[in-house]
Amino acid sequence: MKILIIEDERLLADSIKTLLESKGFDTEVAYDGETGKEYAELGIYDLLILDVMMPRLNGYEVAKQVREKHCTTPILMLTAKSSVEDRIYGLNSGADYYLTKPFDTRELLACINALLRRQGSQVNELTFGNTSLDLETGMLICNGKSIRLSAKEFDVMRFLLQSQNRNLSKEMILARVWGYDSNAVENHVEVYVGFLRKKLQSIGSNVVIRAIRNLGYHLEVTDEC
Amino acid sequence: MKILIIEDERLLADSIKTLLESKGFDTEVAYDGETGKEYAELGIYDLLILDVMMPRLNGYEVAKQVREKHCTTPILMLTAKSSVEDRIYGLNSGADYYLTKPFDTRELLACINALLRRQGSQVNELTFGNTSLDLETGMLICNGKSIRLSAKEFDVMRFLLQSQNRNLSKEMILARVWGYDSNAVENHVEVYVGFLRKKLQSIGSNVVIRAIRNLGYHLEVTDEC
DNA sequence: TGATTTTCAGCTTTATTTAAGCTTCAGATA
DNA sequence: TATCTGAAGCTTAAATAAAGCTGAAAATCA
Repeated sequence: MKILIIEDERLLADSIKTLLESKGFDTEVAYDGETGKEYAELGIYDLLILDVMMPRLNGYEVAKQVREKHCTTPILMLTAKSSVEDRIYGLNSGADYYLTKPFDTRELLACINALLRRQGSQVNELTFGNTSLDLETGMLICNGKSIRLSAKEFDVMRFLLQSQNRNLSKEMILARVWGYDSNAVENHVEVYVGFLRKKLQSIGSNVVIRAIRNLGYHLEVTDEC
Repeated sequence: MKILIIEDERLLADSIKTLLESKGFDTEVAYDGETGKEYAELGIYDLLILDVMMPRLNGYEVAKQVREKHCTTPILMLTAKSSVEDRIYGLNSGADYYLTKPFDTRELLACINALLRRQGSQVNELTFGNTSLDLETGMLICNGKSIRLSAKEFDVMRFLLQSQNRNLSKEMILARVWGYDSNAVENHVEVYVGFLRKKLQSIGSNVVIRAIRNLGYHLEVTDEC
């Protein structure tokens, strides 16, 4: 996570930088608005922390100009100006959050996390070997290649992935996917394992579904042939 | 833009609703946390306005539970609790902005706009592939050619465009376009998707509405004939 | 009235179930 | 050690069920 701090008070700027670096963020500082604007417009940051009162170009102007360049990096505006008018003006200039100085370190971190959370469009997926299952779309993915699973295939695959390399008996899979009171039989599981094996192979996965006689199935990574 | 207000003080809730509707937002209200949480989890809103102190389930819990369900709707937390600890707790529960009561109407609107800007609202046109929907006129446009959409067609198309290539279940589309309490059935969605497909084709769009069995619909750009 | 929305029945496509025959494996037998 | 045998697992194709699509008519709105 790359954060740009635009702040002319060197002491404050550097202490924020130290704080953020201690939390594992990759941080850069610009000590005036003009320079900050130029860095920001590179569009390479995940977050801008922007002071309002600065020489050469104030924070409101930086925010406006950055947004005009269609740069959508989240902006946390940080300032001593605390009137309602200032807050409204800041938000309307393109800021995403307005925090007034002096601020509590923990609050700053909470804001940053709230803003970054939005970016990291949490992809929801289960992974094993070189292959993963996207829980949103039901796609099975392996280096760029992907294939869609049907509802039942998806349920079986998810159960296997959730269990990683632990073994699942056919009874367990039946109970989980078809319901313990369904009248599905073990051959259903065998058929679906067959479907999944074909699909895994078709996308070049190194994951195999291994059958252990009388015990059931589990996933394994194969480096073979 | 569909906004859900979760607030137990009826007077306040209703006055926010009136304010937002005067600005052209489509607004719904839940008067307690439990109900609010259920509505919010439908995932059909563009923004949640959430009070903290409520009977049955407080705002922090609502935010947490909604986020646990992988619902990423922006949350504006609105409350009389103004200590730093409360703000931090709110943000860490999953809120995106923390505004303390009493608040200035203009500040509320500025926050809402800041949060919606992220969702890609400020615009008066939504685009996907070579096609765009003019939100002012309800016209669907593709290289010069254009065609008018009816109200329901427009609502469905806008929801799809806002979600870009994420998938929307028929239930979500029903709840968003017809309302969660309407007695519309899934075939309504199928019929309207049919209408939209015909109109997309008639203007030579490269956008298709793909159905994924059991998961719903999403947009895709097609390169072929 | 004309446009929009709802309803509905039948059609198409895709997923799931069923069933029969095949292969593999491990222990038994010679 | 070789081979036999029955159970477990695999494969395939056909039958069935479910989801999605469509066109036309009916109802509603403006």
